[in-house]
Amino acid sequence: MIDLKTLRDDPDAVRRSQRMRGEDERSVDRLLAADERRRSAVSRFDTLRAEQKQFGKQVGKARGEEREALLAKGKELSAEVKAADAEQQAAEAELLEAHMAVPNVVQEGAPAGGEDDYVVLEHHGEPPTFDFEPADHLDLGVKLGALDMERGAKVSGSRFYFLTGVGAQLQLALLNMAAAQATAAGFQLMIPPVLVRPEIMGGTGFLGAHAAEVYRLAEDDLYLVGTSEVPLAGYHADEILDLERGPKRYAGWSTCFRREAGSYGKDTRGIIRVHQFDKIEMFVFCKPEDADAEHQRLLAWEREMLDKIEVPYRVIDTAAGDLGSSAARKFDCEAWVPTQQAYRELTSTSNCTTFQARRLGVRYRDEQGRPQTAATLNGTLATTRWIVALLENHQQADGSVRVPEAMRPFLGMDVLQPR
RNA sequence: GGAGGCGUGGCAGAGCGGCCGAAUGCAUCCGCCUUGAAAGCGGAAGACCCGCAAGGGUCCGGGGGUUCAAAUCCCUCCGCCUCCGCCA
Repeated sequence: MIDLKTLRDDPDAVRRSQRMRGEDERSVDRLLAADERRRSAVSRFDTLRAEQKQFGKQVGKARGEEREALLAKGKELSAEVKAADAEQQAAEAELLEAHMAVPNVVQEGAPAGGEDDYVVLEHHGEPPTFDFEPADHLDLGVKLGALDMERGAKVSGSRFYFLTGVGAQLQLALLNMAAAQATAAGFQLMIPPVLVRPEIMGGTGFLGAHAAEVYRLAEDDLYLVGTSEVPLAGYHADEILDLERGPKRYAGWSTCFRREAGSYGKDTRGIIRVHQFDKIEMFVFCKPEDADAEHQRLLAWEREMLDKIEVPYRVIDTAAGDLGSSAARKFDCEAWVPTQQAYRELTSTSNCTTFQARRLGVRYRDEQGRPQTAATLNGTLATTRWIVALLENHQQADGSVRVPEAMRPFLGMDVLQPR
């Protein structure tokens, strides 16, 4: 939810943001109107209720006939208060709905437009050249005995897979390397629940436009998380944090579940786009004024990880329309995938400013000791998908795959050999 | 799955349907005392909303109800605890 005070002060800034996202500006005016309506409903109720409270005290003292008369009048007042209360609640519900409909205000500097309007900030490393026909990650994975898609489909359906033997070891090595880096950088490692309540899923913004992406267990009214961002964001819900000693940084290790509705036919081969994968996600709570600098730090940590697996990548500044409702700015790192002759997303870091924290009730105390809404940020440190870039970029003519230097201590192998 | 109990401020813990935003203790903060500290003494201190302010209102797990009036009575949901059963 955006800050209503800044909305009142500068509604045009929010309208501008909506234009950059390619979204309806009228939802801004609806929100302003709903805010106005609620405020007048609140003061009407407050006035009436004050009257009723005063009146109630008189009834308590009165005796006999006087008391009877007062009781009758009290009934009338009671009805009025009840009506005002109902009006206030209706106004509040309307406000909430209008509030939820407005996405975060896009940060200054982010490119306007949709999915294809990103700006490439930087290229890092050169795409490898092969003196043989490079195999794709699935062929490589099968030959290495690392990956079994067929049995994944047999057991669970399309977009499911088994990581087998060295494949499982590879994923563990990757995630362990990420966990080690995060821990060394001062993050607290977390293994969170992957089933969450509706209010947590909603509070993190995943039940809006992305609702169709989320698995729901109807029987228990729980949701399977698509990223540990969800439980980590919810971790401090309704708390007032002490951020005096700096940001609270968490690294969540979890399995992630995504329905991939509406992506039929896209990336059907291999493990690029799957219903279930593992990920280490950085998640930060900090003061709003520190959020930009923290965002740059998260990006730097992501790049440090990418350097460790020695793949070429580029960094893009995601366009406003592709940010998702919670983010004000988002940077993706995309690794080169040789057989696709394309860059594919391996990491994504978002600055959600106070948008997500406001909904979740995560606050901190400022210098004056006043509670203020915190800022939240997130970023990827490693996922199952990284295996794609790793296998393809480091493959050799005989079908073996060179293990990047930094990963060797975690994997205990220098090269993966076909079976 | 069955039976029972509990849910109050940072924590602990009181609270006859009106005088309760709520006793008390601990912790916190500010004074005094002290060379400094501890102890002791005095004081301050919740969150949210409306309002320029003065001020007003809401909040005793969530929601609903009874009543002129609810932390206090009723219903319901959620959470926690204990016992029994069942099973990783």
